[in-house]
Amino acid sequence: MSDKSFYEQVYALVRRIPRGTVTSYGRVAHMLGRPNAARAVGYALSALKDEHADRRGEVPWHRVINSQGRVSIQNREYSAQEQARLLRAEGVMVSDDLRVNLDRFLWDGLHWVEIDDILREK
DNA sequence: ACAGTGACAACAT
DNA sequence: TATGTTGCCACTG
Repeated sequence: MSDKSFYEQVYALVRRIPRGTVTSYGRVAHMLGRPNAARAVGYALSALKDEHADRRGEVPWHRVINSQGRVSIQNREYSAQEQARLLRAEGVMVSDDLRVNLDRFLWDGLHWVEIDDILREK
């Protein structure tokens, strides 16, 4: 299948999320063929602020929120506001209580053909 | 090998 | 809506 690490797969997929749209950790996990790895997706993205900080600029991590349509960096006020700021900057409406209307901004996602591509090449 | 850790999610109250 | 609980997972000492 793939020799690409889960982190790499997550980053590759997140890079495909169109500007002005959002998706959830669970959807990302599902698209990667791991319907129950939502938590691990969040873990992978959190790594962007330390060991994988070098990739932070190329991965639109702010476009991934929780399944309830809410920016979920609750315990880190700074990051939560930063994420909301980045989203608003590209047209995504984020309420004061950090919520996004998924009916309007949810990304459709990719089809299996494209996913297959992501799981392999760099 | 193994227990601990989170930017999750579904479900019950 | 707002908690709490429980199941899950990749990754880390």
